[in-house]
Amino acid sequence: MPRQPVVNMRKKPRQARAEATVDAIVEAAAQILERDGEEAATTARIAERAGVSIGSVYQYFSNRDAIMAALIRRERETIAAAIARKIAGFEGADVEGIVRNIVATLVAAFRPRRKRRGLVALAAAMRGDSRDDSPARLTNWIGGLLIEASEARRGMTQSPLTPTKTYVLTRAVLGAIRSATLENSRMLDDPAFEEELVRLSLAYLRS
Amino acid sequence: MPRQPVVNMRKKPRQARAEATVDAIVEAAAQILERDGEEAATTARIAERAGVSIGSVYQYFSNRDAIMAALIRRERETIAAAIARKIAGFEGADVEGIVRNIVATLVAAFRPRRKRRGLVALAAAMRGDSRDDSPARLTNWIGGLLIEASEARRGMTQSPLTPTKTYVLTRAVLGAIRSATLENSRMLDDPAFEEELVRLSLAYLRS
Amino acid sequence: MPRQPVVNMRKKPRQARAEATVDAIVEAAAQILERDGEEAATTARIAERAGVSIGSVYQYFSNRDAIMAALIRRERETIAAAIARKIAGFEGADVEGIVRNIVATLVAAFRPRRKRRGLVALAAAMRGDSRDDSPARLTNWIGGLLIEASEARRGMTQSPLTPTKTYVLTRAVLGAIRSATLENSRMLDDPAFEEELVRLSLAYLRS
Amino acid sequence: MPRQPVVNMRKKPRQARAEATVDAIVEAAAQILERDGEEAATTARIAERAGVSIGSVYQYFSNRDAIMAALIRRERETIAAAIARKIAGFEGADVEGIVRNIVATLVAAFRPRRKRRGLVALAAAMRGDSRDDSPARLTNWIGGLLIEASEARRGMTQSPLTPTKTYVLTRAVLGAIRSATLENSRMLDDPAFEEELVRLSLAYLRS
DNA sequence: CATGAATGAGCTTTCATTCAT
DNA sequence: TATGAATGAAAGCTCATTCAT
Repeated sequence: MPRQPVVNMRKKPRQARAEATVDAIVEAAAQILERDGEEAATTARIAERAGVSIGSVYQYFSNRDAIMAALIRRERETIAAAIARKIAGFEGADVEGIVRNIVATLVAAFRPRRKRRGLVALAAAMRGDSRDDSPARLTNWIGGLLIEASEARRGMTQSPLTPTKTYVLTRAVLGAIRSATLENSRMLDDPAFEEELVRLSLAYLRS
Repeated sequence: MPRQPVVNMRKKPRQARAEATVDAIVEAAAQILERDGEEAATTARIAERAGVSIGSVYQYFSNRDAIMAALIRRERETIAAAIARKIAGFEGADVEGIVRNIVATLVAAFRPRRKRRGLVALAAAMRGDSRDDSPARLTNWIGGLLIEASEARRGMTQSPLTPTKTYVLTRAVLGAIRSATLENSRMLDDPAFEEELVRLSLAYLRS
Repeated sequence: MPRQPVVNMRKKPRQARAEATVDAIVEAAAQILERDGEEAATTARIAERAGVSIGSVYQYFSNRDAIMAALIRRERETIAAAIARKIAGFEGADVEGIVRNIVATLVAAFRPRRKRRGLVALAAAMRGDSRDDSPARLTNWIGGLLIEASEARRGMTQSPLTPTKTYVLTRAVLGAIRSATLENSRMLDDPAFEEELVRLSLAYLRS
Repeated sequence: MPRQPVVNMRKKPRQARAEATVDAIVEAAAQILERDGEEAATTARIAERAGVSIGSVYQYFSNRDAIMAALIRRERETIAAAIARKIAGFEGADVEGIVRNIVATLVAAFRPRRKRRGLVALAAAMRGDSRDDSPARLTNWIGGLLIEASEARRGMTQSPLTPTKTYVLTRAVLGAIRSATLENSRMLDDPAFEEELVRLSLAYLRS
């Protein structure tokens, strides 16, 4: 997934400390979102937790929403990077291997900071960012990986991977992970959960 | 799904007129949520659209949150009722029939007012109602139906339907439907989408 | 000058106390403007001096500017009303009589609360209200009176009263009064000042 | 009009470059005031348009107000200089000639950058600078010129030019010009407008 | 001297909620 | 009971000003 130019940032930091400030602000927003929910993430509290003045917040973010957007972008990029790193090893793997890897990577990506990631996902969904197809970008990218793999290894799947099939599979898997994340069940730590996701995916691909 | 005692409602409306007022308020909230998003659903606007004074709103709801809760409950009950109605005809059906019917009912339940239903689902998720396990209740109930059916017809599924399996299947299916609802894709109207959900479910159950 | 419908008022007061609140707010704004200048007229101070909460201010005025607009309108209407009242007695008077009366009325209108009136005039000028030709309305109306009078009594003036002439005369007279008001000189109380304005006007009309 | 020692200026710029910076700042303020109004003339925008850092602005001006003061002073001096230049040729002229020249000079002085000049005049009026009788200084100086001329040529005017008369005449003429400037009418370009001002002045002086 | 990151008092505005009528 | 005027805590945001680099 290509890095997007950071938008909505009032002023790109030219000095070193400025960059640290920006990071501190986003991290503070994440922590508050995680502990006390979105409503609690007021500009004042974010500034306070980040250890900077409100003025500084607005030096780098045009408004509260821009902070949330940055947070969502950051979280998404973290997950995408994790997957991208794994993908390198996929070369020549069969569909089962690829699926197993992707699922494992996704589950692993949501395991740490699970509440935060779940909330960020929700926040992303709530914004319904029309200017940015972001809520779907990560999922679409994963779907693309699957299609690519299945085409390389035609025969592994009974039928060709249509867009609808891909859509259903990716949303189903991520939907289950998201539920586990949000309902905070211990599912996410249970190897059986991951195993079932793999089974679901493979059974579907082979059907 | 048993009706829950209505909590947070200041006074049980005893007269028909009062009940109409309560309905008008909830419906007003739903319409505003649908058209202009959650932020726009202020008590003042709800009262105005409902055609009552703010004072009257507080006559029936202890606070803004109670309106949202009522809205979520109402929407959930509508869906549950639709499923319950269908379930009557399931007697003696095989697993495929049951799955097909449940999926069809779920998709059909989200089709009308899809934006509203998606938003309500999101709103429900965001509240993380700890006092109420509500976000999971409907899904759990559906899971129960499946388990019941598969036990009655042991042999139809390769392996017994463990809680984990049930969890994965129900969340996967509803996750995909929810994505379609929110991303507002026309998926929801595409028979192929529904068909794929059935295939996913059956392939998984038979695996 | 026809009364303009009160614009920018969020809610027209239906109860008696509401009207009192609106008046109190405008009067408070006027007092603060007078004592401490426009910058000091913050919404909070206005509310405080008016003896109401800020919330009440926003119940009736959509924003700070709307309060200023109301204040300007009110002050202008007060002056216009004073002139209109005098005008009734002008019937059949000669040009000198009319001029003397208009000048006297204008000076008298600015005498009380002179600082406030001057500041309000300035505030009006600063806004450069393009949607409303207001800064010019009062002056234009007075100009119209003059033209009417001079046409009724052709012969009294050497040359016909062209728009340019009217413009120059009205602005000159009001400009001098405004200067006296703002520079707070005691001119405004000096009968000689009024007399000179009359002389200026008549000399010009007869030239 | 004698140059006033520049007050509120943190350090007298001794080098050419510094003087250029000061000019750039004042000019930037003027441009923003002209284009977007006084509210838009923030220190940040002024610095940006001037092409210097905010820090540099504060190197030369003790505060925002000092910039505005400098702007007003500059504009006033420009006009005063224009008049002073003309005055040289007045030697021995009669009252009519002097009046005609002063009026022509004033109108000409406001013609270019009329919006800016009007706004600057307003800004000057709004500040009500009590420590500085500035809003009246230019006008008073012009009044002095008139008195001097009429005394030199006693007989040209019917009655001696009292302070009140002078006050009325100067404020009337400048008031009319200011109105034309602010209402942005094309009056200012109309030779008839200038002619009427001359007629007004002469008629009054001769009355 | 210049820079621009940081500051924070203070402004405007919103909105859930109360309560006299 | 219904109404809607009044409330005020609290939010988002601006901008003149300072000061370490």
